[in-house]
Amino acid sequence: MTTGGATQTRRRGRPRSDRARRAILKAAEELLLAPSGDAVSMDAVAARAGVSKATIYRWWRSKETLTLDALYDEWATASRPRDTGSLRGDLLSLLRPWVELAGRRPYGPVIARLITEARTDPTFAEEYQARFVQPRREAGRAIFARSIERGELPPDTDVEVALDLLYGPLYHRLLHGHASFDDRFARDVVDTALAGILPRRE
Amino acid sequence: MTTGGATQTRRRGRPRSDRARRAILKAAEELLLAPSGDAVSMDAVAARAGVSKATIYRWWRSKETLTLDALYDEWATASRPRDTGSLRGDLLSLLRPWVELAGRRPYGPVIARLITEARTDPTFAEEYQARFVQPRREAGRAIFARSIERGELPPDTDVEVALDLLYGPLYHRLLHGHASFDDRFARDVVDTALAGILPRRE
Amino acid sequence: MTTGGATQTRRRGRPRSDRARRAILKAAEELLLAPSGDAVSMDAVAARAGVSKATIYRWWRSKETLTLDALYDEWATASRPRDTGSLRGDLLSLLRPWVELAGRRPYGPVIARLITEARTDPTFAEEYQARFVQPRREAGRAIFARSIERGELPPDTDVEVALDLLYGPLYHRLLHGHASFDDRFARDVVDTALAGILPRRE
Amino acid sequence: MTTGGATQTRRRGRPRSDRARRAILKAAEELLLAPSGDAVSMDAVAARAGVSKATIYRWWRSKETLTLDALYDEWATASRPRDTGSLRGDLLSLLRPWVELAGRRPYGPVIARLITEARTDPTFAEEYQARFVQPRREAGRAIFARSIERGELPPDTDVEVALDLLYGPLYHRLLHGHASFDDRFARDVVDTALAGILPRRE
DNA sequence: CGGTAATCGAGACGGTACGTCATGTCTTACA
DNA sequence: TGTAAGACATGACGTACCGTCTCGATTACCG
Repeated sequence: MTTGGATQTRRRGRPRSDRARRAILKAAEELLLAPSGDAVSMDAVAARAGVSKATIYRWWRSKETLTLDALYDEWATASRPRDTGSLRGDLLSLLRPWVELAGRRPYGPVIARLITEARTDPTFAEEYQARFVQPRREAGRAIFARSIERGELPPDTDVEVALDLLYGPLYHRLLHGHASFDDRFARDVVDTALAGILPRRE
Repeated sequence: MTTGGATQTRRRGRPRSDRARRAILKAAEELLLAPSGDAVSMDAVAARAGVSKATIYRWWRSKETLTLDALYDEWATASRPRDTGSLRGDLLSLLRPWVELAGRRPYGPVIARLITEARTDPTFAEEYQARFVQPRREAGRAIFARSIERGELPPDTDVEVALDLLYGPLYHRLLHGHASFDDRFARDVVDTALAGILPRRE
Repeated sequence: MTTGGATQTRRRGRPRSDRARRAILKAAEELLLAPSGDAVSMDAVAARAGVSKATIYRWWRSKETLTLDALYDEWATASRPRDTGSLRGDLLSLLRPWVELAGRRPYGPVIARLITEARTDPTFAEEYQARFVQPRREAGRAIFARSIERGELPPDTDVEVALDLLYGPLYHRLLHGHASFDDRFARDVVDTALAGILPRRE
Repeated sequence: MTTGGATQTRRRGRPRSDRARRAILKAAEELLLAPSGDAVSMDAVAARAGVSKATIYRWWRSKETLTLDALYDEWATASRPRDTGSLRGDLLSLLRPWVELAGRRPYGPVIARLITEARTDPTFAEEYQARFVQPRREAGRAIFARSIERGELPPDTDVEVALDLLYGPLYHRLLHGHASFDDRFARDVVDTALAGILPRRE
């Protein structure tokens, strides 16, 4: 992991400056989401953080890895989904906070950049998946598993397709920006995906 | 328009070299989809096309605009959807050729790059939408309109959400590459979106 | 010669447009001596003359050749030296009009450019010499020859050195611009150089 | 100053690579005086020096400024004039080494290029004057001052004109190349000019 | 308390691509 | 055939980032 976690055995030498680490992440995040929208440059991040480029590259392999961390700082706070007892409730508790978070600021371009890089560099792709995609997808899988256990869904439900039917539309609007990306849309997606577009025959 | 359309009244000077235009588009397309995946460089396109950079910049404002045209050359051939008489049939005839085309080569990274640029440069966003997104979306709208006319769907159906429920999952896999992007998935998406994830009560 | 002289035998086809020729020379001359001082570009000359670049290149091999002609248009008017009966008078009648002409406008940079080109391209060097240097030098030689014939100067006078002693200082100030380039300087040069060239009376 | 002088107080960051600096100057000088005579290109200098273009532009504002330094590297070695006790001796000790140096290689076109640039860009003109013109001219002024002090020359001698009478012919041949530029010519110029400058014995 | 070692700031470096510009050639349609 | 329009290949320009590097200065620990 880039950011480093527990300080395993206490290393020799000067310890890492946490002030620098935080300044870098803050600067990166501010530049990423700047209204101007122009791409972040490492020189700019270094300058704004009052830090040397070498320090950044000591802890982050690339601009994209830094972007990942800068974003993750905020996104990790997305609330964990609750067990509401129903599939619909669980999914709403999974997706609505995520949509609220993703819509709060212009994340679209940033995510697009991350995806671009992920499709170019397989190593980065792994990090991206591990941090941004799989955790939420795994949470979704757990929800569907509970629903199947409850007998709400048949055991042969194709969960992967179901997840794409939920996350796909959300990412679609987040990235393309062709229509509103809000709580209402999140609810519409959940409801329509669960019930289907065609009306039920009574 | 960059590609130029009908030759209105025959201009005065030396006419545009169609040989150069085709060579540029071909070179761009080949480099875009090169297995190496490294980004296209304008110098590389110029060199491969046996053309000067100035000539490229005379006709395309930016690398992304060129990318758009290069891709469009292939994608414009995607077959028009047929009127099959049923919503499901129409949608399948809309989406399956598109999936077949998009999956034939590694378009994911390319599309990701276009989206990134679109979210950065509003002028480019318009071109991208007009060429790649709206035409297919419009075709989808026509399909839903026919279906409503036939009484298959209620008139208050939210078509925009429905379209996102169809295109969203497809783009999701195309861009993220987390699962297979194929004809089977296209059919699953259509069927599940139309019928819903939850089982019908009989 | 580039400009062409008498139309020998009446050529076939459309005759050369004299209007275009004059417009080109005028445009070139105006741009060359523009206060901005930025270099002339052939596109700019063509645009200002309302002429196509091809037309320029049909009649002038290069930008420098055109510059030569554009300048020559003005400089050819420099009055012929008169036979005043004395070496000093002859030289003053040779150099003072030339200095007056060369100082009237910012010719320094232009001449510098011509010299640069002449030292690079031997073909151009010949044209430059033939048009700008040798005629005046030849006039100088004639003056010295008359002076020797009159017995004013000994027959073994090194005329080439003498000419450089006269033209050298003038070109020096014209090109370097480190001190005033005016009629007074011309007279000073003639008087001082002459004092050294003329034999001492014993 | 671009070349840098004494290392004042030891700067913070990575120190300038002297290896790169020398390689750049050497490459520039080699290309400037290449027999081919084709103009130097910054790309060529960078390639030959094994250096990036950015590094060149970090230290030199323009191609001409670099040329100045590259040339100066060699020309700064021109011997200081000695006090020989006579005006003639002093001037010969000033001019002959300069002529020897300037004639050793094809400097004509290079100097012409510098002059052209100096007459276009006033900022560069100052640098050019300060480095190439004024030092030698100042040395000349000192020589004349000593001569006046000795009573060899009258106090109202126009030193500036005298200097132009000496340097003018030399530059004239150096730039125009119309006649031999050698030690003999230097002596001829000094002798002829001096005869005009020195007062007549009555 | 002095040595060892990893960190930090500053910033220069080689490299790659950018998008622009000027040169001189060329290919049309029109005169 | 000459000309206006203007596209073309060539190649240099100067700039912007990238990620690496080399300094001197700092800050811990460990002996």
